Amino acid sequence: MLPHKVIGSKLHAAVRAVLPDADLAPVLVRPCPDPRFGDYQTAGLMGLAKQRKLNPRQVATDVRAHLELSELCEKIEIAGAGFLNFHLRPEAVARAVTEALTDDRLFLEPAVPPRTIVVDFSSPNVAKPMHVGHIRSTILGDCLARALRRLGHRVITDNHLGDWGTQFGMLLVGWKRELNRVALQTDPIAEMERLYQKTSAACKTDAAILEAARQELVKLQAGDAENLALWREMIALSQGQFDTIYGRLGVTFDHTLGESFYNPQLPGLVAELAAKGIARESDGAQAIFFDDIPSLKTTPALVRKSDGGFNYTTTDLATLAYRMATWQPDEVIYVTDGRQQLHFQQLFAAFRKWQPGHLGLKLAHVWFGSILGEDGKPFKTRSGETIKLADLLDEAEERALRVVTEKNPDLAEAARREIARVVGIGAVKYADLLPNRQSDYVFSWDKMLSLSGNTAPYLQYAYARIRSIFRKAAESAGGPPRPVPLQLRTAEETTLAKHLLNFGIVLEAVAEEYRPNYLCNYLYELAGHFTRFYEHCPVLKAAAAERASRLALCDAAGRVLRQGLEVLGIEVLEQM
RNA sequence: GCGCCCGUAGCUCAGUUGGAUAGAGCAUCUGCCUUCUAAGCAGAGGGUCCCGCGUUCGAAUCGCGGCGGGCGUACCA
Repeated sequence: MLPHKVIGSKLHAAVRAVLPDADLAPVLVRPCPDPRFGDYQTAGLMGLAKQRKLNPRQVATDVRAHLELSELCEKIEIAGAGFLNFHLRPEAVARAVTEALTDDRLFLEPAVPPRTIVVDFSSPNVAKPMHVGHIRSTILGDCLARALRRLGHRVITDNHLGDWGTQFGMLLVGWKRELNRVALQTDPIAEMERLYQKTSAACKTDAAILEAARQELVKLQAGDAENLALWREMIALSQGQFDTIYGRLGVTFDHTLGESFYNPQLPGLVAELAAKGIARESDGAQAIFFDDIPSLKTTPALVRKSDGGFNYTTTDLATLAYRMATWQPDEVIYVTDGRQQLHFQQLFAAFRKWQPGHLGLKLAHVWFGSILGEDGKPFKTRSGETIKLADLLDEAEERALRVVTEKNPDLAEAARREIARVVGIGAVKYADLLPNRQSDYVFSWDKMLSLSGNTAPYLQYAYARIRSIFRKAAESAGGPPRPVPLQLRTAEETTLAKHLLNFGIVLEAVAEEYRPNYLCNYLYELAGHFTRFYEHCPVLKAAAAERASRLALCDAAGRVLRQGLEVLGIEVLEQM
């Protein structure tokens, strides 16, 4: 068991002995904010003392008297207003690292019990290019799914494509009147986008075109064979684009059930809501009112428009019901931008009214801020167009290739291109995951690709240096490294080893709060601790026992770096 | 009008149940490559955490009131 887990369980037992009726939930063991205080601390005893009007330092003293941790800790201090600070024995740290290397758990303990979690993210629109607006949902959602999986949960990812809606009326008009077959073969998305934009513009000035679009839409919705076939072709062409982009990003989905999948259920769903008195007629539409929820009182949700069409609340309700019936999840996570907060409040409230039985179900809207240009306005190209994701990834790789070529001109071109791919894509992802997700962030090519500071390449570089040591170790007379008990002789080794112990704590926090930036910062610190160790502690030139110990430490650091980056969806390289 | 979010170093941003002397990157300045990859390391300077009041042993964090900005607010998603 990991040291902080042992400390936690013994601490709880000690608190129970001192204050039998105390709530143990706030008595948490956390890494100390400053190593001078110790390795782990709890601030929770002060809260307990406060509730009971006891002297907090006295409570800490009493609790400490019930703690038997001499194997793990060299001392347990009472500090400040009533902190309990735990100082690990170096042997205990060394033992924990060695143990972590002998199995695959690697400083993690699997979640008990594992939960079933649906993650809904990315959700691009058919017949349109994926653009920067999709990047955060895609990268963040993929990362959260990876983190939850790594912790042992059963994760189901579902890409809720925008494959239905009024835009298809215009697309069908454009397709039938002006389709350029050659252009469609060369770049289907660009051609469909052109058709849409041209027809959309024409609709604004020409009532006949607008009417034509309306009629094509009605035909499609009525199941007209020709329009359905064209619509399916548009989806297939779009899916090709999605596959290409997801392939480049290393993002996968278990299911791709777009909005259209739920169409057949919508009329019955609205009828049921109306029959149960959950929805009622209002200005010709069917609306759900939330009179019992103060924050939603003035904002009803429409489930059917006055023209008979359905809204995304309707589709999302059907989608959620399907997910509950199909997978019985404990939790459903939606990763979208913050502007949809009201929608998800309404959706969750409406679903609880409609299907009140799912008591343990957790519904989470994991929202994120906007990507801004350097002028502080929504991120666009100079000419004011949205930036296509494919172009963005191309440019990232091109810029990375220039840097690789400059740093490492002797490598073969194929090798440089592969490094540039991993570095470029990694840089884009890391730039998106590093800021607090709720902040708007300013997109900067230079910063993202500067390849210095707190960036993906810094982490990848640290990993490549570790791998380089192992290549050299295999060549040298010492032979291949074997796991050995660690000897932590220097401050750099001890700091690095202690940092490794906290990988699981950080991953749990990422999953708990849906914040990958915690992991980014942890890995950045890890890379820093490793690099300082690397600068100060020779590995291959050390004497036999120390060499073996340091190799084992490198191995542990490398594995945590690789697995941590894997959770972020970022690849590593053997050589940079 | 109402609701949500934001305001922290010159710039861009972190800041885990309220917790100890508020951190990082960039930029600026000073050192370090005959030694496992210098895409690196060591060090320096830089703060009215928007303002005020309050709660608390303790507030960047919680409450109230301002100021400034972003977004949302019934038939788009």
